[in-house]
Amino acid sequence: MTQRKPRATSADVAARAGVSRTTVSFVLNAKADAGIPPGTRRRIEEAARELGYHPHGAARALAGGTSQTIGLVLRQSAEQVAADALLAETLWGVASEARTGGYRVLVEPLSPDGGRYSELLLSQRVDGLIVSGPRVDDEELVALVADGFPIILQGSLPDVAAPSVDIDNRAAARTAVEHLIGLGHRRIGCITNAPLAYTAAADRVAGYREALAGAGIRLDPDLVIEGAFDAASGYVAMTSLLAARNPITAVFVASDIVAFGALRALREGGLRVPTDVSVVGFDDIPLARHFDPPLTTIRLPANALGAAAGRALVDRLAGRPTSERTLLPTELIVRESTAVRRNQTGGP
Amino acid sequence: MTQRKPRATSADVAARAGVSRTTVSFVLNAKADAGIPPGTRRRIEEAARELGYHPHGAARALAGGTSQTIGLVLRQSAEQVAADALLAETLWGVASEARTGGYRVLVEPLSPDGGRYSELLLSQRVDGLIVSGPRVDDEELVALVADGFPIILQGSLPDVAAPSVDIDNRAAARTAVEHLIGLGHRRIGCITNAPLAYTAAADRVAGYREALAGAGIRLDPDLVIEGAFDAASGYVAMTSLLAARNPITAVFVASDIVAFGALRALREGGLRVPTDVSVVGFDDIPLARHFDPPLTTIRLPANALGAAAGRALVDRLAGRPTSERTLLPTELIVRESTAVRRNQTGGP
DNA sequence: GCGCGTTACTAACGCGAGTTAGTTCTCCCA
DNA sequence: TGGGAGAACTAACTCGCGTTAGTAACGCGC
Repeated sequence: MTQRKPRATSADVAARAGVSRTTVSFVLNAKADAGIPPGTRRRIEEAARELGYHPHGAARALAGGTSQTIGLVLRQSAEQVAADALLAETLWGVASEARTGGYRVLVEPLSPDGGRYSELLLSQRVDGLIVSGPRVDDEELVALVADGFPIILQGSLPDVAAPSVDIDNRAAARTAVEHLIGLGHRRIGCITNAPLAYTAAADRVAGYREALAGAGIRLDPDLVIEGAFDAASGYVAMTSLLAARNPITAVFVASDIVAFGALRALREGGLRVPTDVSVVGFDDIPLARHFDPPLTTIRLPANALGAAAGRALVDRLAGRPTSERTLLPTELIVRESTAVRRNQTGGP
Repeated sequence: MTQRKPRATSADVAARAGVSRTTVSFVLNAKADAGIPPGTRRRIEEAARELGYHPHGAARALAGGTSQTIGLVLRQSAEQVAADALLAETLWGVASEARTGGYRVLVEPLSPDGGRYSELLLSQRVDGLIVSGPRVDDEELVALVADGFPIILQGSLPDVAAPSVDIDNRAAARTAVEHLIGLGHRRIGCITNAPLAYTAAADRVAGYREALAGAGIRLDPDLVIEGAFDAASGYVAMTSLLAARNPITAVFVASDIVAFGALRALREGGLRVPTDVSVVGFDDIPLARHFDPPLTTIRLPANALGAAAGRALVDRLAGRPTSERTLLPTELIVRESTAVRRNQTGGP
């Protein structure tokens, strides 16, 4: 194993430049008020370069009282992570925004049941936290927020006094369903993206309901079926929807991945999309445009969501004002999985 | 904003327990050799609990000379990340393995061109690095490895003296193509997962070639087309394959996502899978089993890959021996996109 | 009652920076 | 000739913890 040469410290730089450590610190941290003449400044900078000096992160954190690191807590289960096609993109958004603010990102993946993350904050390893996919029963989170730690929620959680970044799930779902209604559909099913304990899932169903109500369509509870993250659940849900006495002419599936399974069920049931049944998804995963047929869906700005959360936390840490609730815009992407309703053979 | 109460330090714990800081340190770090009687031990533990004491991470890192943090450098571009369905899973594997070793994970996403990451190591913010998706022209990486820093490569890179964790792309590709050959196919196309500058892409093509050679099939260079991460590239590639004078009866597509686009091109070309053309993918993304038809593919153990890299780094940091090159097994998953070759109408 | 070995601790240094409160020059003006 | 004002620094403290070297008290054999 190669032997590494010992790191240079600021004392080494000081010695080489013929000044004191304090002066080195002033120069390298660009303290303007201390009048350092250009000559000295240059000597120090040169010495630092020659020695390959890099300030020791831990020492800095200790002296400065800030780790310049933010934590990203992923509260999803392992299966959800595997299924979540946009998670990496969100991470990217967080990280790039953090970097421009001078922060690094520590990722802490956690199964919903397992493990504490308050340790990160309590041990000062991170200055603040972004919690993605928070659950309502998270007492640890509630306690941390109550203690005044800088925390941003990525996703919605009523009754927790932390700023959150999210999309307006309800409005987005309503838009999706209104699109179907506008095409003449009246009998519209709904397959959720997740169990209704997840606020995002509940909100999307609420949006579905609102759209129906707005159009004067009576809600048939039998047409709302729970999906659970993956395509298999969509397949099952759609199969059961198709078994209903009074067939649907359209479905709103609150997740592209789940919709993918639903599409398969339709195909196997001999139904064509969109000729027989229109389908709207949610998320606009990269593959959605390549589905058969290309999926009409709601675009979820994953990268922007991460970036917004990152920015909010950085702002908060800098003492800048932060809005309590940021809702990012979504967009209906109309592709080829939705069409005007045809006259049904056995319709009412 | 809520005011946080000041953190308790080990001195506070010592004062409350009526002992010195040293004793506190001994007790909380479970130094066995220092004979601390159970009574004192209990008193200290109690004091720590009452005060809500958590050791300061930076102070520990400074005193101990180790940050107990590893860095995960993602060398993929933003588009690749969006397309990489397995990245989150890999991250999960790294993180969970790191945690069992007492480490945390700092993620540093980097576009191929942008930004340095050596800073992480030089400033001692991390004890070691896992570099995912390394490129051959990465001088920064070469320099760090030469300096003897603990680095594990996730992916292959010849001529770099760092331990690596990968799958045997070549063997896996060969298995995939041999499966096609075993079904009677002789005219087999190949669509790569990425430009050939990526070693993984080149290796998969090499495996394709080997399989052909092994079966005495002459290689037709026109049948090898470059894909580029996404489904759109697969669509284009397949379209051009279909334009060939002598039609193929099977394709090996070195990425499920790319294969997805290829499937669409086949469908639009009026060809049925697998009746007219057999397709084998690569990666086994979660959606692959739900493709139409369910995709025969090579399973890439994403989580295990991350875990292996994490474990290798932790081992290396602990001074334990590390194998220079870890190749994880892949597996051919036969689904419904491949079938025995039919007699062609215009065949030779 | 002395020496020796445990047992049960503690004083004090070091990690590598940031930062406050000076100190030493030099120069200028009275 | 003295005094005051800047300019250009530096000594020394601090952050919170790990750790080495050392000490005080006690028991025990002779």
